Amino acid sequence: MEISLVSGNGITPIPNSQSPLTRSCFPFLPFPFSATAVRPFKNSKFTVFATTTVELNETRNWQRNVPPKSSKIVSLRNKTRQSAILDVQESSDLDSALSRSGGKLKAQDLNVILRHFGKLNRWKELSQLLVGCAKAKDGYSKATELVRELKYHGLQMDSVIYGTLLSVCASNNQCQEAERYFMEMKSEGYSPNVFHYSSLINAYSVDGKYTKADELIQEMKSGGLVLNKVILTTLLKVYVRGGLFEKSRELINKLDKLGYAEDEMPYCILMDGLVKAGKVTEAKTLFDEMKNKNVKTDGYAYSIMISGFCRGGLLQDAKQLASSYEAKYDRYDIVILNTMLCAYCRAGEMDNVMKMLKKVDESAISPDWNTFHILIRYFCKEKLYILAYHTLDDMHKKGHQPEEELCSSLIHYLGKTGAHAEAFSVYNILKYSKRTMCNALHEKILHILVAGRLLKDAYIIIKDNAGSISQSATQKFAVSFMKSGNINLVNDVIKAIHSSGYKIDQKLFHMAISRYVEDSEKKDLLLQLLKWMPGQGYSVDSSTRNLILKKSHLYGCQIVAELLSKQQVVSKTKSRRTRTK
DNA sequence: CTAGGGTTAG
Repeated sequence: MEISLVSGNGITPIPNSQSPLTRSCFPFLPFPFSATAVRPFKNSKFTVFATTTVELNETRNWQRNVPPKSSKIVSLRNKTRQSAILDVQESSDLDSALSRSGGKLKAQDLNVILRHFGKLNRWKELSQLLVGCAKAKDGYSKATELVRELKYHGLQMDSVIYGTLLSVCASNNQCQEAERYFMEMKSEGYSPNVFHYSSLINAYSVDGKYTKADELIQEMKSGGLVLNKVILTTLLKVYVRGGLFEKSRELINKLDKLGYAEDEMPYCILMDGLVKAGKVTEAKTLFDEMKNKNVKTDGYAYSIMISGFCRGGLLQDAKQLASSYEAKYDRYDIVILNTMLCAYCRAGEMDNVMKMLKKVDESAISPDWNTFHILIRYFCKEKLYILAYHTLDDMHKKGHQPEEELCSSLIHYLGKTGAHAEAFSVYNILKYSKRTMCNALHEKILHILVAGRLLKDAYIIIKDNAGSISQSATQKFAVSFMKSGNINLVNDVIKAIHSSGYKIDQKLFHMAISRYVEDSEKKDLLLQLLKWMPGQGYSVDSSTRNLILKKSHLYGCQIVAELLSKQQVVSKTKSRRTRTK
């Protein structure tokens, strides 16, 4: 199997290809992992991808250097407010930030801050979903805290602040809180407008609370408010989530009559609901109807149907629809591609998996986070662990952060199959992607490194993660290191495991000292160790002592005798202490 | 200055 490795800068020139600039999205791929027609990579026709890492970096730099909008016209006073906004937004201690800067803020600034926290939360939630970590303070609670502080500092809530707050609640699944603010707002004498209603209805959509949503609609009607496109579309979402498909259908007809259904969105909402409820046929009927009406579509409707077919095991239908999408739009969509790729992976159709990868290379799509994840999972399933590793490495170099769970299972398999260095590399990818790592993983990689005789790396793991490694794993590592680790590091290792709280036993000292006496050049290291021991309450036992005495002419009898007598004092004090206990 | 909207996979 031939594997082309990714070079350090993330750009991989293809050997022997027509143009030196061309490169594949999957530089590590192909070597024939399928017995079929896939030729080795260097002769492959895989063309390249438009976006190189360099270009990406340039884009990022460019984005960083974009000057702030209309900075010239920001007055001095506005600048004060701007910096006050930033101060509050970026503070970890809201209370002190508000005492500092709160006085300079106006009502609209508070809205800016609220929105900021709202968005922050969305982002954090998303990353949490990926990361699987639940520790981050969310924007919702920040927003709530802010409101509390504002009230404390004597600021009046207004209709717009309530509007923002309701939308933050709604987009953070805080339905009850949204209700509470809605009531509070009313009790303060503000009458809710269409914005407030739409946020609250949106909050109800999460759990499909259609009864409550209907009540709000009635309330709006009796209050003389117009049911606009946003309100009705949000209501549709409530019905769909609530499983009221008949009612949803009627609502779409109503939207259509009002001219609110000229794009695919409402159809997508219902189709998605139908597909998720297992009603693929009904969804397809709606899809066809939508197409017959010449409703504008950007491809979402296709995505929903294709994934629906895949989920229902109707791979042929999915494939057909995917090709008709491709034919109609003359392009390919990353979501559709991932969906099909995933379906082929699940079905174990390796040839089709390869075809999809070729498609990625031939079209202008970049593989995304999902593409990599799907592939890595699939390669793991097929026990192609090294290939999975190269895919993960490439994913990392392209700036995607792989999931911890995926990494840890890959580490496990790589370790099991003897790919110790690769396992360590995955561990490092995870470690340096700035996220929290499960503590058990340190011990896991330690075992793998010891098994692979990568003892120097193992030593670093011990040193960096003393707190999360068990005594038995430390023992196993220490024995291995004393046996065959770098002799110049033996004392360092002993000190490191000692300061991690591990009690070093005679067996280890014996092993270490045996190695020193075998090599007369390591005399200084031996003396250093003997000097260190009594200060930590350690002493050598008689057999080790004899070992040293046999060679003491090499070290200078005087020094050795002195050191050993100091140790005897330690050992006597210790045994006396033990006896009195 | 405040509102809604879809797809992968987990």
